[in-house]
Amino acid sequence: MKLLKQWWSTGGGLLHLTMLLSLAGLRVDLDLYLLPPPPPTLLRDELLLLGGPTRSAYALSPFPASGGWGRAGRLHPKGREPDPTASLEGHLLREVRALGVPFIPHTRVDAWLVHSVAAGDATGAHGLLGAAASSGAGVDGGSQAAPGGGGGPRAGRSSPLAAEEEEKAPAEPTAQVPDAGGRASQENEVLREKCEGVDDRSEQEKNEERVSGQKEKLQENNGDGNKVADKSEWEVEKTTESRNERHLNGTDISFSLEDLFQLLSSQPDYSVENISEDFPPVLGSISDGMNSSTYYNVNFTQAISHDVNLHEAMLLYPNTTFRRDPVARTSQEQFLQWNFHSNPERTLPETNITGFLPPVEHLTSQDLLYDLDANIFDEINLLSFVTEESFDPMEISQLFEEPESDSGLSLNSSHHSTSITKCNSSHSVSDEGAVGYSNLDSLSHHDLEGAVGGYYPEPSKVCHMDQGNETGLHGDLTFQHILHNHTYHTQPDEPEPTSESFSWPGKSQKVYLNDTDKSLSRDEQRAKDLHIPFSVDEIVRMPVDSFNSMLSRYYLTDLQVSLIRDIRRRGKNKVAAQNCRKRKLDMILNLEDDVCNLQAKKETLKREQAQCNKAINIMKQKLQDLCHDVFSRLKDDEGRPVNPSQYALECSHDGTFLIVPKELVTSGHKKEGQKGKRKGERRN
DNA sequence: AATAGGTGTCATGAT
DNA sequence: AGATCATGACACCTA
Repeated sequence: MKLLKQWWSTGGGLLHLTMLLSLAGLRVDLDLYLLPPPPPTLLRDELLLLGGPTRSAYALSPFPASGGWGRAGRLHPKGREPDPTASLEGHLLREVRALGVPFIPHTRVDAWLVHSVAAGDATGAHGLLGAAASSGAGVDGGSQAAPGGGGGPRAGRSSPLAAEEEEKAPAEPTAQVPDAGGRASQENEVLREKCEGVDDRSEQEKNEERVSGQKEKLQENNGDGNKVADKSEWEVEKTTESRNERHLNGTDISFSLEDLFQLLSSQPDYSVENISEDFPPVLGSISDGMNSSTYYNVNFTQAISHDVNLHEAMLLYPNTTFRRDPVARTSQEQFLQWNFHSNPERTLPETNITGFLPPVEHLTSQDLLYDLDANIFDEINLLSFVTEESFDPMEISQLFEEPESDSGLSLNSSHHSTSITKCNSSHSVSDEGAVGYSNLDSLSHHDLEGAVGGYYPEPSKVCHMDQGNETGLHGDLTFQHILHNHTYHTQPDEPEPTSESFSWPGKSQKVYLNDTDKSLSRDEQRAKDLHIPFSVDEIVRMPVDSFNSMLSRYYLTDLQVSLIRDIRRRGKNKVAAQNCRKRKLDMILNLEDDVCNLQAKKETLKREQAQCNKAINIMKQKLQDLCHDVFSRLKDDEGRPVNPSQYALECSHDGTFLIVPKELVTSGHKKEGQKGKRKGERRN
């Protein structure tokens, strides 16, 4: 993904990228990657058209028609036995064609197979490589036979022959080869046959012949399984070179999911755990092999692994939005609706297929941060299934069967994916009630940690953006869509309100537009009526970047956008008003406390003042007594007692006492010194 | 019925 | 420029 992003941003050349990715054994929808970045609102739709519905969309779409979230449960409809002839690609092609939307879903398959190759070992991943090459020749042979307009959308290169082949593909006998590691060689042979052979036979005949050939060669390989490991690297290189040659020669290579499922079904002990365990060393050999055959020093593994998610990541966003004009829906919208109304049971194959992604170790924390958007979160989320769920090829094949429906729209939505159940249960995602931020806090974070087994960089609080989380905003709502509980869509039968029918209650408070749910606030009720795919709490607390991104990504009507903005404004103002009142109360309380404190201080000061006055009075009284005593003992020059009424005692600065006539005492301090001198003389 | 307190909302200015 | 915050004012609800 990084590689592609860089390529994208730098406007990398078509040929360059073509060569690079083809060397990596990856057939890429170049016209998808090299198209100018589509507008956000169209991105999902365009990608849907370009790459078809993705498993992620199935897995995580909360679209109500399929029962919303929590689609846990059986992997296939009750009572239905798996149809080994069913294939995802063929099924998708059928459905898409029924909708008139061209569709070639092979990019993901390629990537998947490359991963399987990378994980190849005695457990049978070699066979996947062979299958990849084999089916790729088949599919793309058709594409080459009927090329679309150059540079156009991938849909233009859709191959009817390939689709026919997918539909008519016979059932692959399951699981006769405990160790099918040697199938790569035979698959490559089939590939060569397909590439070189004249395509003058019916697709049915070719498939039968291929299957029979595979059987024979698989039986042959049973005898010398020990040679498998020795041959693996060579085969990988050989296949890679073969691909390179073909690609450079203009022969595109792709393959079908059907082959994969057939091969998977033939290996009962083929599990994700085996893949994960055996991945790193073989991966290294693959990379080495690829690097040895080219001077493009690129981390193919990473590029490929991210490539897988480019489609599904873009399609992750829960399409819970609506048609602006139900009558004037475009084919894209129809496709979109089909996609999200599809059977939720397809979530498991998505999950498990994603399990073929390289282990998380190949994603550094930096990478995760770099791509910490919904795409990665989805991948992370799905990766959790890899580590938790064992891979059952039969389940995969079962998941794609749809014996009773051609459109895929009639499947029972109550059947849920076990993987999703596990995921959701671990995240406490409830099926009822809007998930507020409190929930998101817990489950988003929890989910991420659990999903990546600790490789996910610790996000700051995801939802309390106002607490500075937004670094983690990637945490941002971008991955909220994975975990959203879009309660508003739990009632798909509810009539969609029109701008005419929707009445605004004015300023009335707590006016419930719908008597059916008194617990909803006005905005919640409005949001529900307008099918806003977010909870009010989410809308309000969502950081502005995520909010704007959401508005651009979702296909929202003007009325919905207006309502969402009003909800956000009112919600924030409500919080602000609450805070303001709280602050005001706090201020009042603080002021009251201040008043109490000041009053107490005043009383204290009053008491101190009274004590001081009392002390002063005591001192005055003592002074008077002292004066009286002194004067009673003093006599003038004539021996007469000094009249205390005419004289007064004064204490000088040096501590001496002076007998001063009272008229002099009142004369002022300016003459004090002179008085003192005279009194001193008098004393002397 | 009147009233006080609580709450949501709007308008407006500040950041 | 737009988003957000703070706050006064108003209306409504409830006890």
